[in-house]
Amino acid sequence: MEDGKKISNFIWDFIDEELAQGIRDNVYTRFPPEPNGYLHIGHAKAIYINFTTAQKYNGKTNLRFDDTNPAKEDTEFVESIQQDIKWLGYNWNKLCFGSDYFHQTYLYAIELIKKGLAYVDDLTAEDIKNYRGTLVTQGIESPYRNRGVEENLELFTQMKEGKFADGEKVLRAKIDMNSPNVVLRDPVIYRILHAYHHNTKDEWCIYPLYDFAHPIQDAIEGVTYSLCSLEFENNRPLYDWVLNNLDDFKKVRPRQIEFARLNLENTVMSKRFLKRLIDEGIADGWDDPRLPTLCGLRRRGVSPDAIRNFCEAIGISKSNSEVEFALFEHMIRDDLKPKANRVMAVLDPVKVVITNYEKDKIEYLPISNNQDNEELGERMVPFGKELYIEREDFMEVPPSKYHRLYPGNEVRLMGAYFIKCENVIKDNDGNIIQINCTYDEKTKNGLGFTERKVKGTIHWVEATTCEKFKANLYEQLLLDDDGTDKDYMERINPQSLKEVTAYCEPCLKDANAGEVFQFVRNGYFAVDSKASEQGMPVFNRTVSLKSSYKVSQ
RNA sequence: AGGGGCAUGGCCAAGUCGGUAAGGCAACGGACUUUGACUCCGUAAUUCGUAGGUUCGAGUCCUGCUGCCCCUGCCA
Repeated sequence: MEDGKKISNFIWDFIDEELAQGIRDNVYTRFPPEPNGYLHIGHAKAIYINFTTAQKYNGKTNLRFDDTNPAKEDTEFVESIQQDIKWLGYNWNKLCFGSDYFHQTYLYAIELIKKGLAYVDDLTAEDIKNYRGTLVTQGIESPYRNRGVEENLELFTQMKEGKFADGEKVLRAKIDMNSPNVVLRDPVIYRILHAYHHNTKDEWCIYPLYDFAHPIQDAIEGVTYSLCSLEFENNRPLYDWVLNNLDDFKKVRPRQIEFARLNLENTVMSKRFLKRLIDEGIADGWDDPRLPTLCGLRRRGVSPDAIRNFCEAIGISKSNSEVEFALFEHMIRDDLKPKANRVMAVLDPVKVVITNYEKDKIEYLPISNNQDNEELGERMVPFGKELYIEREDFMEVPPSKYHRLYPGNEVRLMGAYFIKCENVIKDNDGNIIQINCTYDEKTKNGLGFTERKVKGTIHWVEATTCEKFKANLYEQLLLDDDGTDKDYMERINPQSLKEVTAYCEPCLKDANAGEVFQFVRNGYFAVDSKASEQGMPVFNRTVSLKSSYKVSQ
C-alpha cells in the first residue's frame, strides 16, 4: 500500500474496464445512510469505499439520507451522521434526501402502471406473504394482478389521497411470480403509511420501498456506481428492472456493485445490540469509548487517520471475513506514534525513597516529548527524594530475565538517574510499602555516562508534585468467541472497564479535552471530552502498548 | 423449483493474455534501544476447499463434489 505498490480491488478493476471500453466517462458515488442510528466503524468502511473510489477517478460523492420509511427515522441522526463523516475527513458533493424525490418517484410509479408493469393489490400482508411461495416452491399470482391500467391508476391515486387505511392496499411491480429469485416475485414498491415524515411532514401517506426508490434516486443524481453490501446482491436484478423500464433511465444506468461489509473480531455493530447495551446500562451512551461507534472511537482517542488507514489496510473484497482486532490496534498506535507527547504516569504506584538524595530538594529535568519527533520539543519534569514507580517494576524475588528493580539491582529512571535497590519496608501483612534505593549522581540524564550499563529503564513520577487523575482502562467489550454460538450478552467482558488513579507528571494538569498522550510503557491515553474538567482531566486508554515481555518461571 | 455469492499461510488480501504464489497484521528468532515500545533484519503456502480433466505448463480454463454466507418485510 506504500509507494510503488498499487492497491487493487475488484471494484476498481471493474470501473477501469468500463472506462476503458467507453461505457461511461465519469465516476459518481453516494453514501446512503438511513438516519436511524449512529455511524460505526462498519459504516466507515462503506464511507471510505464510496469516497475514495470517487476521488481516485476525480469523481464526486453525494451524501444521501435514505429516508423513505418515515416510521424509523430521526432528525437527531441527520446531524450526527454529517458530523461523523466530516470528522472522518470527507466532503460530499451534494447533501440529499431520498424524500427530495418523492414526487418524481410517484410519477415513475405511474409510468410503470401505465405500461402495465405495476398494479394495486388488495391482498393483506399475510396473503401476499403466502402467495409469494417459498424458496423451493413457486408463487401464486394475486387475483388483483390483472386489473386494468385505468383501474390501477384510479386506485393508486386514491391511495395517495388517503382514501385507504395503512396496509389496505399496496402497489406492486408486475414481474414474475415464478422467479427463482424471490425478490422478483412482484415486489411491493409502494405502501400506505399515514405517518409524519421529518422532511415532507404530512404531504404523503404513501411511501416507496427501498428497492424501488433507491435505483431512481441513484439515477436522478447521476450516480454511476451504487456501491453497497453483499446482502443486496439478490436485489440487483430488481434494481436493474426498475431502471430498464423507466424511459428516463434506459440509456446509461448506474451500476450496483456489492462488497463484503466489515466484521471485526469481538465487536458487534448491530444497532439492536448496541442499543441494548445502552438501555441496560452496560455502556454509558452511543459514545461510550468501548463501542465501535465513530463517536465512541473519537472519545477513545482514535483519530480519523487511523480509521482511514485501517479501511485501506483491510481491503475490499466479496468474501465474508472477520478482521482481527490487532490490525485495528496497530493502525491506532502507528498513527499516534509520531503525534502524541510521551509523558510519565504511574497507574499502580509503590513508593521509592532515594536515601542518598537531598531531602526537600526538587530539581527539574528536561525530557523530550517524543524521541521520534523532536519537533514536539521537551518539558521540565520534577525529580526528588521520594518517587512512585509501577508496582510491577519491582520484584523481591525476580524471575530470570527480569530487568527491572529488585534488591541489589540497578535500573535507569527514565530521563533521570540510575538507582539501585538497597532494601524494602513492609507493613505487618508483608506488603511492600516502600523501596529504599540509592542513586548515582554521575548517571544523570544527558551527562553521557557510559561506565556501566543497566538492563532496565523504568518510568516514575515525583511524589510531592505529581497529580492524581482518574484513568479508564478499557478492554474488549466482548470476550472471545468460543465457538458455541453464545448470545452476545453472554460474552460481555466484566473487565471491559477498570477505573484507576493515575499518578501523573504535573504537566498533565493542563491537558486539553481530546488530546492524546502516550503514558510511557503503559499505552496511549486520551483526555475524555465529557468527564474532564479544567485542571482535572480524566484519561481514557486508547490502546495499550505492545509488549514482548513474558513472565518466565 | 430453488436462486445468488464466496473459498489463496493464524487474520485480512493481491494475483495481469494460463508461465511457475505481492503486501499488511499476528507469531517466532536476532540486532538495536534511556519505553521489554519504536526501528531494523530474518523465518512460514512444493501450494491456492476438494476430486478429476484440458495443457509443455493451471490459483488462474472445464467438469463433479464439499463447506460457509445471503434471499420467502407492506425493513434497508
